[in-house]
Amino acid sequence: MPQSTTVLAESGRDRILDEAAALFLRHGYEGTSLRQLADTVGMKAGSLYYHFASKDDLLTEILRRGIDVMQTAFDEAETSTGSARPVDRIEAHVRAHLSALFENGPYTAAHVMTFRTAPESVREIVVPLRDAYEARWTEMLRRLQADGAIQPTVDVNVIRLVLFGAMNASVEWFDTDRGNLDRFAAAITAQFWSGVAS
Amino acid sequence: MPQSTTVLAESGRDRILDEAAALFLRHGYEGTSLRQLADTVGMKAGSLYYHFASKDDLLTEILRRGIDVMQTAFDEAETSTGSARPVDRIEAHVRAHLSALFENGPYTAAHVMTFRTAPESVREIVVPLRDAYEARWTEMLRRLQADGAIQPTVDVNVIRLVLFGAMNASVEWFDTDRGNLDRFAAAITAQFWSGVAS
DNA sequence: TACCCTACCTAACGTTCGTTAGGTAGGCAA
DNA sequence: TTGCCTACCTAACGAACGTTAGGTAGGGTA
Repeated sequence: MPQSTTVLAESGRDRILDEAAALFLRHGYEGTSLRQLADTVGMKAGSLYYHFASKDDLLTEILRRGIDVMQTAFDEAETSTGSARPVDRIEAHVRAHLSALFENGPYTAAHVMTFRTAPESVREIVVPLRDAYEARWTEMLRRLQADGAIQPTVDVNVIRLVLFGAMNASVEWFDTDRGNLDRFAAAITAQFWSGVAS
Repeated sequence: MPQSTTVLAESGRDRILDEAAALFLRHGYEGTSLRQLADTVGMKAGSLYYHFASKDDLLTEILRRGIDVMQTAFDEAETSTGSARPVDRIEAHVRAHLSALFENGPYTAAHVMTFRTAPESVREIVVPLRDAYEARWTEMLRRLQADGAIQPTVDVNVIRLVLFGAMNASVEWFDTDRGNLDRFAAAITAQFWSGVAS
């Protein structure tokens, strides 16, 4: 059994990815140096190259994992609320996206915050994966609109992007130690579905 | 009259700030080098120090201008719709914030996109200015809630942050060449005020 | 016991970074 | 005409950057 390689918590490659995602989230990709990352995980900068071919490669894997986490969360919300009321389906998916952002490691949060300024060569690789995730949301909303649950006049792509913007930006201010994610998901969904007017 | 100093468009300090804000927006603060900026404005990197004490100083001024633009936009919306219907007041302020983001230079867009990863010493200077702007929104929404126009159950700070997230994130995807800002402001306001449900 | 592979290390490479010191052309004022 | 001020320039500094080559300890396998 592997005893010395994984004594406490994780080590090696996954540990590096975890800390890197957290650092990229806080200081940005270009604002984080490999020596800073190496210090955090307790090794030397050159040693990182045993696990990754380049800094861009490291970022690519983080962005990829961020999408994987979102997709998995979407899967679970889909299977558990496939035939629920429209507003409940939305809430489940909102809750799932927030779970990806806050409850499943720093990958999704790092993704939504660093993707925009990532090097073009990295973005090229990740864009199709992002598109696939966004397409699932668009398709869900499109069907709800076709079924008459969503107003026929609204642009499904616009309301999705507005909703995404609201959820993703919460990484900047929502504190899981002070707020409750279930209640937050309910609040966001209520605002999305019914608005704030009395 | 100053002829040779401002022949075509702007030059000097304002030109530098304009181009820097645009570069920071695209590649991030740490992702933009002073040589890259100097190339863009047609001078040498060292010459930038005639106008700015440091790169951080340049960023500080850009973030400051970003808030100034927002405040000015808020002022105009306030004086022109002080006694209008609640939903129209909101729409005017949404339109004003979008105007700050898209129609008054790159400062506000650069602000909302680079503030999070800015050096701590820079953030410290800018935070009070941000707070002042956000307080005006909070106060406006709080009054609308006190007047019964907004549901008494919602948290005014949460709906403000959700709305801000949605508006600010649009910098990432909204294209002023393809979309109309008036219509976009109306759509965002309708979604905020009444929701998307049929 | 001998060997090998994993997971690092040391030490350095060349490049780029923000920044600075000192120089200079050209317009303006006296 | 002289002198000054503005707005740059050239050239370089030391530090930090991503990256690489070669070495090594230590557990696992034969």
